[in-house]
Amino acid sequence: MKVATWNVNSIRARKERVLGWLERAQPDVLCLQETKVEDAQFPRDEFRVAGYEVVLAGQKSYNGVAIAARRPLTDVVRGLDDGTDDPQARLIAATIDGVRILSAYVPNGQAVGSEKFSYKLAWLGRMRRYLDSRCDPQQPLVLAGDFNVAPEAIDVHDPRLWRGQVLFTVEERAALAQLRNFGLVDTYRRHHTEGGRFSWWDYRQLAFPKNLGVRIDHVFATPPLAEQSLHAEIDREARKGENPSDHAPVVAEFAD
DNA sequence: ATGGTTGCTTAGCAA
Repeated sequence: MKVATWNVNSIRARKERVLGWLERAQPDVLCLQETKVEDAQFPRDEFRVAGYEVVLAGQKSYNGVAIAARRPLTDVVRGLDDGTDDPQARLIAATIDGVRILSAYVPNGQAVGSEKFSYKLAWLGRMRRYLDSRCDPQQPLVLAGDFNVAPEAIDVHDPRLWRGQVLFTVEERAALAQLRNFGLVDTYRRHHTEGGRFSWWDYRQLAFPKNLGVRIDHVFATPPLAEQSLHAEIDREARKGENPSDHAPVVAEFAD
């Protein structure tokens, strides 16, 4: 099973590019983030023609997550569903071929010390409790998405510059580590030890051609599935050319 | 130096 995650920064702005990428990359599952559209406006039919069914948790203008898959999606659960009154569409889960798949869009956090930053840290805690209460680390599960956290110094282009900045603070990395303590393996790191491999580059200041990026999009898997991972890659090519998302897709393949 | 780019929605916010 080939599982991909991609923050597309609006599915309507990125539709042709995403469909073209599906055609070339042929993943079995694509977790999408920042679709920025209500479910009724999602281009569901075009995905179907391309061979993918979709399940959606969208909202107007902001956020929005989805899972596209070539095989049936069952047991769909939307949101963290933890009793808080939270309208932000940031999580969707479904089971595909016996694997629980979660597509997550972790809050950006905006600025250290801001309300949005507190919300981000709290959201990561809520995500951990979600896993504890609904999921089993001994079962095959993928948690993929835009986590808006670079785990290590080698995951930012300049650790000195990024020190204390949003996406790389000690607090955010600790919250992500706590989430991963549920029992999640970083499939990309399982296959790559080198630094300087990024999944997001700012649109501004020629950040992409200069490779001034950060690795914040991840495909995490529980140990029984991670042991089956054959390779994991960041598709840097998909960030090139006209009208790209500011994120590149991350892909992991697991033995069946 | 607080810049710069993109998307949604239409001037200002979010990323």
